[in-house]
Parts: sequence; structure tokens; C-alpha cells
Amino acid sequence: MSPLSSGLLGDLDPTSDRALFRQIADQLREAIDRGRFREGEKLPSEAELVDHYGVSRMTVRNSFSILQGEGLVHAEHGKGVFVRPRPPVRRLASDRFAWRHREQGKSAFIVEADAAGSHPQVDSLEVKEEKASQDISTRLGSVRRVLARRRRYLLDGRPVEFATSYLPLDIARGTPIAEPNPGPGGIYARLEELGHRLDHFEEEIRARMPSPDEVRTLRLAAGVPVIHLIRTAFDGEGRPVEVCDTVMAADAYVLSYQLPAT
Amino acid sequence: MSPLSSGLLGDLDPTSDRALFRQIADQLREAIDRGRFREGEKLPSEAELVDHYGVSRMTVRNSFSILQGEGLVHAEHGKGVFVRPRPPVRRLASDRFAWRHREQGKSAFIVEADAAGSHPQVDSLEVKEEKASQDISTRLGSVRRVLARRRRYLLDGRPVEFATSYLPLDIARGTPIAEPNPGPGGIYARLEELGHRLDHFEEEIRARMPSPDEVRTLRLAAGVPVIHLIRTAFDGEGRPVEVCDTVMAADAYVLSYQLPAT
DNA sequence: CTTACCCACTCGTCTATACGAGTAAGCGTG
DNA sequence: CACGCTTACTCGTATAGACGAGTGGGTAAG
Repeated sequence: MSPLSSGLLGDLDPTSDRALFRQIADQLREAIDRGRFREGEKLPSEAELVDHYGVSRMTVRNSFSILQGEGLVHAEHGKGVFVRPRPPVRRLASDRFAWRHREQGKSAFIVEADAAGSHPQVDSLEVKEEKASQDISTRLGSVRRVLARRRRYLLDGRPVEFATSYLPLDIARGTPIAEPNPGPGGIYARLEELGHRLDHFEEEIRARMPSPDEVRTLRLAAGVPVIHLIRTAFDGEGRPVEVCDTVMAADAYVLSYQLPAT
Repeated sequence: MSPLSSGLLGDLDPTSDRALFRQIADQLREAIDRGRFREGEKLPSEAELVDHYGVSRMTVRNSFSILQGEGLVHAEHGKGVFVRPRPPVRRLASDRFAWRHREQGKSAFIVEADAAGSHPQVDSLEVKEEKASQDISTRLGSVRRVLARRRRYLLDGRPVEFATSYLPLDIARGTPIAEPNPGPGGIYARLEELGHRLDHFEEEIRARMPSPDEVRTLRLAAGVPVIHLIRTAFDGEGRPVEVCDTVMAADAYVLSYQLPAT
């Protein structure tokens, strides 16, 4: 029996104040919430809904666009509209920069992904000196030029995070930090070796809709926000030694922090 | 001179692969990014853009809907489409539960808003005993029923945050915590007085698009995600004594954390 | 001068139609 | 069997038109 003849979706109330396309979206949303359509499952096609509700195609498309904006469904050209599966999330703990996680040869990202049984990947590596933006300059304490390390992280082929580290030139230039591969333990290990004992980090978190650029880079579906995290690392004298600007696909992350109740 | 005759917006390339409505959205976005349209300023009306580009109205509306999804603009029925102003953000520091912030008579929210010169407000107060959801029960260590304290926070009349605190009944029942107004210092101060010395907090952060309910409660514009924060408070024995579930308008908040580099 | 109405302009909703392009399965040919 | 074509179904883009409803300014009536 088709999902439409089985009473899965009801009728519209033409006398209601609520617009037709909203009523349709409401019914589809409820059906999804109740699990009548499962993750990854195909919704009825536009044509089927046009027949079922007796409305025009634009009205049906309008209701789909609402659900897309809510991140509930995604359309695939030539195939159909599907309930968006919730991808496995990466859990970032606040102790992820603790010493014990830095002793190993591989980066935290690789180690953690291997443990979770997924296939990690890092690409778009770029390391270069450039002019510091106003914001980065302020955060690093009025430096004009910086070393920028850009990279993109993927899990099982899906881009989940795009990060750029900025370091003052007087710290990073001519050191392994300026190499594409900074070696075991990453740049934090190198900073310590260079005598910059890391004292604490400061993280700033925002959430917003992605720019078109970010949609491309992270291959984001409609209705997926990004988490924008800016971390500053300070040495023992309180000097900022690195700023890391990270944009994450919000549906792939949960951040977790432990706070003392001082 | 009208914004349209002044070369602010260009022409369309009909031979391009890029859809017309995307090209229009691109041009408007760029104009906004470059500050050609300022915050709160009105964009050209649908009719004006129809004339300028020589496309149908649906095409123009389609491009507006893209920009709305990106949170760049918002439409006002009968008035026009406007560049969405960035509201002042509330900065939540990770030491906001430190002792020194709890000594005063007023809640942290009120104190902080007063200091920032804005008008704070708390409403939708509800305090009641209820059945714990699966998730809350797990977080509190398998309790069946809880005391739930719901409230909504507003700044200058705008709802910015909706929070619910859950506490085990054996801790909260019959104490000031079960009163609508728990008294100076809030429920954390009361917990301490009751002998539950707070040891540390754990915060989990997600970002996602709001549910229709949340859109209503927080009066969210299109294209504004929410930050979902779940905080668990632990006492000295490692027992969870409170879970606070908070949904924040993402455009109104920056979260900030200090992490030791242990 | 003030009030009430009208009207022009705005976005919101909906219909009907057309063509393009991606997908997948079936079918026929080599 | 393997390959390529056709075909039917999917969503994507775009047009043209209609009516409704909220807003605000101007105008005519009191």
C-alpha cells in the first residue's frame, strides 16, 4: 500500500489561517517525527503529493523548502526527497589538548577517528606566511604578519571541519611548525619544544548559517548550521602563541567542557 | 538616484550554468557584504528587481529566500525586505558560575544585562514536578521524577534563551528550590546551603536549526540557528545534582571557555 | 485641524504550464 | 553477455497571472 493511501498523511483545511504549504509541511514533519518515515527514507514525490492534496506543484515544493530549511530533509535531483540521516557526531572534549593526548605520533583527529572505526583524512593542506587580519592581529597581540596553517578534516569521505592556525612569525618561522607536516604531537608539541610552555586555552564559540564558501568546502546540506570556534593558546607569560579558527559542520559535532565550580 | 540605476547591481548572464535566482542572490549578497546596503536598510522591492533584471517575480522571490536561509535578510509583510541587523551578543564566560558571581542578590542574568545597559526580563516561569525524560533520567543517575524549573530570558523585549533546570526530588522537594523565586544567588546558592557542595560542571554544546516550537518561543527569524547547551552540575561525591537544558538564539550569544593546558 | 477613508505599494499565497537535467531500469542490438 | 538507447520518473528552473493582506501616505469629509 502506498504511504498516501494508508492514511499516513491527512487532508488540508482550506478554511484555516495556516497556509496550505505550511499545513503540508506540518503533516510531513509530524510523520517524520513519529518515525513514519525513517532516516534516509524517501518521502512521497512532488507529483504524488500534488495528487494527494490536490494542490499545485509549487505549493508542494514550498512545503519541502520549509523542511529543508529546518534541516529535516534533503532533495536529490532525479531521485527524490529523503529524510536527512543524522550523521555520527564527533565529540570534542575539553581535555582534548591534555598532555596525555599529545604524546603519540599521530594527530588527535586520526587517533580518535581510528578508535571510532571511521576513516579519517586531512586535505587542503596549505602553509604560508600572510598578512594578519584585523581580528587575528588583535588576538595575537598586534602582529602584522603570521604563519597560517590551513587544513580540512574528513570522516569517511565527508568534510566535517575546516581549520586555520595562525602563529606569530617570530615563533614559527624556520621551525618544524612551518613545515606541512610538523611531526608527532602536532604544533602544540613543537611549541613546547621551542620553549613556549602552553599554559591555557581560550575558546570562543558561535553558531550561524554557513557562507556559500563554507557550504562548498564542507559540502553542507541545506539547513545545517556551522559552529565557529576560535581558540587562542597562551604561554606561561600570558602571551598568545597561536590562534586557531575552526568552522565545523554543526550536525557532526558535540562540544563538551568540564568546568570547575571554583 | 535609485540603487538600481546607480550600477549597484549588475546584469545576469543567461548563458551561465548558475541559475538566475542564484545570480541575483549572489549580487545582493555581495552588495550587502560590501556595505552597499547597511544593517536594517531596505533592499529593492520585488517589483523593482523584476524590472531591473527582467525576470519573473517568483525568480526574485526565490533569490530572497536563499538570502533568508542564510540569515542575511528578513522580509516584513507590507514593508519590504531588510538587511538583518546583528543584535548585540551576550557573552557567556566559563567562570559565570564562580562563587564571586553568586554572592549577590540578583541573578547573573539580571546583573549582567543591567551592566550592559539593556533591559532584562524573565518570564514563562514554571516550577513543577514531572516525569523525567529518558535523557534527563540518565544524566541525573536514573531518577524517575524530577523538579523542573522552566523560564525564558529576554533582553530589551527580545527572547534570547529558554532554559529548563531538572533536579532530583530528594534534593529539591520542599526546599526554596521548589519555589518560583529561590532567593538570592539562585538555585546553586540554595544547593550549597543544603549541603550539596558544587564541585564541577559539564557542558555539552550542539548547534542546529530550531523546531517550529522554538521559533515561536524565541521569536526567531528565518536563518537563525539555536545553540543547545546541556549543563550538568556535580557535587563533591560526583553525584549529578542538576541538569540545565538551555536553548539559545544563536545570533545573540558567544560562549567563551577557559581551558587549562594540563 | 482631525478623522476616516482610499489607494498605492509592499510581501504572502496559490495556480497552471513549460522545459531542462539527473537517475535508473528496461529493452534491443551487437 | 555487454553495451547503448529509450523511456519514465525524479527534482530544478522559470514564466505569467491572480488574489489576499499588511503598511503608510495622501486626500476628502467632518
